[in-house]
Amino acid sequence: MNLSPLIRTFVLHFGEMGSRWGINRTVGQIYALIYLSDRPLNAEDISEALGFSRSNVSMGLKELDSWRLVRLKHLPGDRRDHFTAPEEIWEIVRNLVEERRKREIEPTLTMLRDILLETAQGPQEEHAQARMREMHDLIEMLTGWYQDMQKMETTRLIQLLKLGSKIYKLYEMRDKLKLIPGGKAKTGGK
Amino acid sequence: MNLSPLIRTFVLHFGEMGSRWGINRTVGQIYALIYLSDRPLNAEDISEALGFSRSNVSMGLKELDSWRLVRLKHLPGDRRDHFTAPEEIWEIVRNLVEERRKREIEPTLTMLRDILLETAQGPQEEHAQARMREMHDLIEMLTGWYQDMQKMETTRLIQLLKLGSKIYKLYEMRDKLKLIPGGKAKTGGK
DNA sequence: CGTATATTTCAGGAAATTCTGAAATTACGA
DNA sequence: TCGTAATTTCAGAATTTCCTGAAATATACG
Repeated sequence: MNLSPLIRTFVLHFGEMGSRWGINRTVGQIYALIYLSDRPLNAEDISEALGFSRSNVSMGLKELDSWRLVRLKHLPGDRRDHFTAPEEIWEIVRNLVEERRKREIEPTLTMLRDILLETAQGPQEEHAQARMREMHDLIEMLTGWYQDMQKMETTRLIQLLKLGSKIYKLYEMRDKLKLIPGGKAKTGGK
Repeated sequence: MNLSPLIRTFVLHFGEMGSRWGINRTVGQIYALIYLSDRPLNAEDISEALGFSRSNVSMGLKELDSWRLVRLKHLPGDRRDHFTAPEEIWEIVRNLVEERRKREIEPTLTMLRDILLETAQGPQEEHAQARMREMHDLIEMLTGWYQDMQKMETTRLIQLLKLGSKIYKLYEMRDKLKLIPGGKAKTGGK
């Protein structure tokens, strides 16, 4: 791996982290390299820089593409595929979270809903179902919130994030003021 | 695996999901079983219910304990260790996120900070460093927000989540009203 | 078309991880 | 302190995942 120490450290760390998040080391490293690069990279570049076989890089890129983490680009006068990561880091976050939601959260919700339709046989199953309902409702609340946030402009999102829990002070005002421009905010049940 | 179909489905799904999140299948299943159970389980119960070796269960429980996902309990007149999952699902979420932060996010921030102290050699490294700074700042913003939320009472947290992006309407009022009970909310750069 | 170049597929080997059973250790009560 | 039951450790087997090179396929250009 013939990279400057700075870049190498990041790439290796990212590979390590990837494997803790269910992404394999190679794919993590490929992504890290593309993310840092100041120009689009082709498979040959990557294969050479990281010392992986050309076919491994190909599979890795395919996976990254399926996660919408890289973007295919064609340079004029060069017929090889070149890859970049989105410029805007928030776009990366949004894509990543969205893909995970689709692949992991949604199937889980479906499974939970299906089970909750069944009739419990005895007290054991009743308890189990109650626990599953808790989990279902929690996930639904979190994804509902997330999807609401996903709709917002990035700049607004950032403002809210920076405000943090101070937002709660504003929320407390609501009852005192009894007026919200644009409509009433529901606080009751889901 | 001698479990009712309801429970079995959940346990298997959870094992599968676990492995996509860097937790191994066995550990995921053990956790799922404990989570659903209406009574504390000992290692023997688990080993029998899931068909894993006793030692495998022991290792799994140890890992779950290190994640603070299970709680050791002693039943009177029984010297075996019994395990439960926290009653309150929000406690589970909080523990899990907190552990991941400590194990994965903090080391990443440290690595990024270290690299950002180095002096870039040439334009390639400059670009790479700029990218790393973006990532560093993003992660810091998100964890800052998260830690702020972590401090809040669960009931308040839920209220905020349910409000979703409607909170933004309240935020917009701020400027119009020019008063926030309890202090001024900072909006400027971090 | 034909050719050269780029990409993908995939079977099988390599590597990493998970799991087990036996042995060691620990914990507790008598 | 001893005996028993529970738990943990750990070397190696089993399994899974990953990676490679060779072959097949695709693509652009003349």
